[in-house]
Amino acid sequence: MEEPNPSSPPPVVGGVAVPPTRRPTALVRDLFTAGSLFEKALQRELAVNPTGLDAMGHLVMSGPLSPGELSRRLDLTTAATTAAIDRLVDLGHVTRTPHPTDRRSVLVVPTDTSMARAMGHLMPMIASVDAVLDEFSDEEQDVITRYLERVIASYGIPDAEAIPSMAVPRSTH
Amino acid sequence: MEEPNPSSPPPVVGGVAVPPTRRPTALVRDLFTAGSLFEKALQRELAVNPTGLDAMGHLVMSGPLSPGELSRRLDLTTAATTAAIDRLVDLGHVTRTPHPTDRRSVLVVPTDTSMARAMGHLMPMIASVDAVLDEFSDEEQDVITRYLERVIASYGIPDAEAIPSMAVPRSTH
DNA sequence: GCTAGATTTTGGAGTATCTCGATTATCGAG
DNA sequence: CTCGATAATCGAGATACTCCAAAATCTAGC
Repeated sequence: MEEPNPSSPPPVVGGVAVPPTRRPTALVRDLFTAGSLFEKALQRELAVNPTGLDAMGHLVMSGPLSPGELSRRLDLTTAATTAAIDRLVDLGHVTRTPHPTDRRSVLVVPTDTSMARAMGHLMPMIASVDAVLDEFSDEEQDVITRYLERVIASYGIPDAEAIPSMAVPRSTH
Repeated sequence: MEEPNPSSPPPVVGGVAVPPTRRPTALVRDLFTAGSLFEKALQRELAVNPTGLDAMGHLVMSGPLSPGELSRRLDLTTAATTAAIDRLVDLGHVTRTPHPTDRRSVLVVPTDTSMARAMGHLMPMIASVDAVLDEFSDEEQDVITRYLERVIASYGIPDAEAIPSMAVPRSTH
């Protein structure tokens, strides 16, 4: 409707030929995109910015945390974390309570109503992803598991898993 | 090392019981996390913020774009887009050239050196994800494809695909 | 039991990036 | 050729970050 792009994108980028990839590889990217969009929608839903959603994710996963620990997990300065917590408090998503044993510190604890609200959006989505597995046999599920494990490993990122984007507490068994 | 968390996270969040999920479902989340970390690393590599990386992704996928089209794709105001382009120009990632037919407009075109630099990081990673498929038979690859398609669909997000996070131009066939 | 250094949170100043509103140049239809 | 629509940019204000410093409390060592 506007741009002068020749209808098909170039097969060569920056002087580098782009190798063809197979469909599952493309789908992995699409999956990532879909996840990003879902996350954005959740941010709007909770009226928080990416930092706020990230913080809520850690609190949901790990329970009450001190601002210091939160700043480490969010990779923010403690000053910025203070500000982020202030915003969450104003929204009613968390409260500050005194640390039981260290009077210098504080515990940031998510409120029940905000937790329930977040879960109300997360659970249907998680359940629907999990339900997809019902369409596959046990053997097929093994294939899927192996594939996902290998792809994650191929990212070569040590200790993915550390950064939840509003994860559900893993039923660690 | 610090927090008063009882060693295992609660199975109930915000008064809502968390249903157990199967391993592939957890892996889908881990995959998302790994992708997010990779993206962050790429941002550092190119010295850009999330907006800058997103913009580069669109330019790589679609070729030169006008600031207006870019602002629509990034979901930013045109003013913010102007600033973002300024930053990319300063970094040498793009240049502004006059639009061939509309003298009001401009084309933002990625530089070869920055494209090559980005590709130098993207391609190995894409290739390694694609290479994982070699470990699976054709039938198994079909299973993987079906699974990924179904999971993406279950996100219920119309037109994922629109938002590239530094995608490679799809060899549209 | 006290003191000195470390740790925890918060506040203030400065910077980066966004929105909103206005400005200028150009396009395209009548 | 004029006028409403469209394109990019600029300036002012808001938001969210960094860095640095301050105040309270903890903890080790004497």
